Amino acid sequence: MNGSAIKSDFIEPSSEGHVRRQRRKMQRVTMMDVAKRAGVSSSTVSLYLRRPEAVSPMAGQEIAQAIEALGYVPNLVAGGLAAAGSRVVSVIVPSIRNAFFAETVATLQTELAAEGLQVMLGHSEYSEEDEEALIRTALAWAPAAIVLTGLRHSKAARHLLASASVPVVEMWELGAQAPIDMAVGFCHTAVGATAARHFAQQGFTQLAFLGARLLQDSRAATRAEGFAVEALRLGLPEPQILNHPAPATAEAGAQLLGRVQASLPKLQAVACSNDLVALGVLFECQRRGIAVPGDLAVMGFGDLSFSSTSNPPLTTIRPSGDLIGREVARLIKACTKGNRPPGADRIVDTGHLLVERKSA
Amino acid sequence: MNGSAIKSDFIEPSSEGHVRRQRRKMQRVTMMDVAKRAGVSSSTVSLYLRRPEAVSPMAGQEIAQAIEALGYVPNLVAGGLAAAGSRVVSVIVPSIRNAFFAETVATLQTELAAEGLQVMLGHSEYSEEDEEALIRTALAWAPAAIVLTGLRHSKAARHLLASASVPVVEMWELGAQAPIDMAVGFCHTAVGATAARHFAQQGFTQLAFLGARLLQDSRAATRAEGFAVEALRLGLPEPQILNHPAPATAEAGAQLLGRVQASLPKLQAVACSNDLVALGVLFECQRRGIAVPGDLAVMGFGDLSFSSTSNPPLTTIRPSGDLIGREVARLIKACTKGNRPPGADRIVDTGHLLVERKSA
DNA sequence: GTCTGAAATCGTAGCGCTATTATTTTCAAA
DNA sequence: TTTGAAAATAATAGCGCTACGATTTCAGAC
Repeated sequence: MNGSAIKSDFIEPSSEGHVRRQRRKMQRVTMMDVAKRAGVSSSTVSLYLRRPEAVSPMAGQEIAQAIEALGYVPNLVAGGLAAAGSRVVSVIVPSIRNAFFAETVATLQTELAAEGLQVMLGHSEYSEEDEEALIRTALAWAPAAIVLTGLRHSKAARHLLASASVPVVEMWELGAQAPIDMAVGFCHTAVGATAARHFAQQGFTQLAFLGARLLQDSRAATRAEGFAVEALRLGLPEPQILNHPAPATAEAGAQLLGRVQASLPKLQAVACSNDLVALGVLFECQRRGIAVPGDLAVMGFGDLSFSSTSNPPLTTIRPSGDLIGREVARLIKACTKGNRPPGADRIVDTGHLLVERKSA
Repeated sequence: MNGSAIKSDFIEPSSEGHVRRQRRKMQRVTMMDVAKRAGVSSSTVSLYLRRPEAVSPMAGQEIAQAIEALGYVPNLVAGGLAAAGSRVVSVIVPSIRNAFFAETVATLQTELAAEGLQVMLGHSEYSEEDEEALIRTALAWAPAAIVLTGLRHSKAARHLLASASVPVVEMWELGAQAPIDMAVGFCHTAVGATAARHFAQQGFTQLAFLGARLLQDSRAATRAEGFAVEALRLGLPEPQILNHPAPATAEAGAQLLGRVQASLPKLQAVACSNDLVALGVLFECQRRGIAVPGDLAVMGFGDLSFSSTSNPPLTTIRPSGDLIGREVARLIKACTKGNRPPGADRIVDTGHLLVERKSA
């Protein structure tokens, strides 16, 4: 069309025939726009955003006004690239449907948000393979830290994490295995043992452990094992461990009680892998006219919100999911501020607490 | 200092005295490293990663091998900047501790992960102000979409969202108000009405609604209102609405039953804002020797996992949190693929379902 | 007046990748 | 062979920001 007409005032120096590239740019307001309007350079705007006290009050005010007027929202993607690291914390849990992890994630998110850190969430559905894929994606965001659940991960995942120099926190489990980097949690074997001892102290000898998804949920399996081992150590007959293949729900608990009643008529006490399972047991006992704790003592794990109100109120073990969240946040905040905790402080044992109520 | 001494073999064209800047670069493996090792240009690697079928099988194999050997993880931050948009979906819920939202977020996350989209999570704790701050941060990530809970947001938030050209999905609520962009959910007024009609059909006249945090949780408040309005419309006496200031738990339900029993001795039926509250009511009824549904009919909301197993099994209304998650994901996927649904399809009503069991 | 140092501000070079255009290679048809 | 189009690959210019060093400003000391 206008092949011959060339805009006269446009001289292209050292031209090699390059055409001005037309790139679909974001139509968003940039830092440069703010700078222009405030009558300063973009460096000053950037500085103001990161350390307002380093900019003169007058310039600061101009900039603040420009930001407000233009509705400027900084582009953290660009910032992350320039600063070689984003303000994202990747959190990978087995399932957010699980009230334990929901509690931890909620606390963690609140704590981290105060420091300007974002939580990116992933759930592995108890699959090591899925977890590895999630870790890979997480790493692609150059996160400030990665939070994983438990100490068991695929070999490739460990390798990936080790070679990336990112703070890693493993939570909700402490044990024989050394963490990749840092860990916040408690020993599940000890939890099982606490339950066993509590039953033993009350003179019960016929025990069972009712679990759900024990094959997938290695932490629940560890509690079951700790329970059985401690019972044996105390000279009791070996407790039977029952497993329900579906997720830990009240429904699973009710069914498990049915099964255990059929196979062990002399049963005196059951430890459950989860308060929801224990709740199901309580319901089923009511239906069958089994008195709790008279005929059967029932113990849960988790101290969920309903456990203090049930009939009878549930004796359970509290893992303090919120405390774990808080401690994980503390470690991450220390790392992002440059003072990585020394050796021993990189492992935090949040312990567990036996909450004695009426069911056992 | 070194004004006169110039390194002889270094000729700086059009020098203005610039010194070579030393910048702490990320020590991570870049696409360039992969390209070098595979003997191709970085463009080809980029192309291979996005459209493998566009590069020759031989080159593809070389690249794949190099990626494997070097343990290359693409930098999505850089990619997001270059492509002017990240593969992040920001999801903001009032509380992840709430089983409803946990269910939705979990489903959403699974669905979106299949498309290579990441979920970034935020929770507003039922505060419009916090939500606004979260939206601001979310926008800073140039997200592929933003998911909010409910239709009520601060004015500034609406403005922010409207001026950013990002797909926005509001979920868990449908009503008179038009959504900002898209919406997936159901009408809470209708839920309340369904509960009222169910009670009316059974001949109950003395009704009450037991809610928690009604001042913060506008959706629960809407259900309560819908319940009361429908009861009046059916010619029943106005139901009393009781509110508990703490979060919706079984404990709150138990306390509310105490209060309502004291003030309304002739009470026949209660609708609860949440299954957990209803569970607490059930527990308290057992303790007080109130037969359910004989002396008092109890209805919940949510159809949580324990509701089918309780004593008696809980009659409740199922909102289908997973369906909401699935539909939200569908809308977002359509948007990222460039085919934004037309007008009417941008609002999806997932409805609600009365689940009749034994408690009412 | 000049000098000095601290405070404030600015200019520039990337961060690692993608989009776009440019170039080379391939290969069937002429 | 030559040729032309299609396929494959390469070169280049940013994306919007931050880090770093350079430059300017402005008191107070001499």
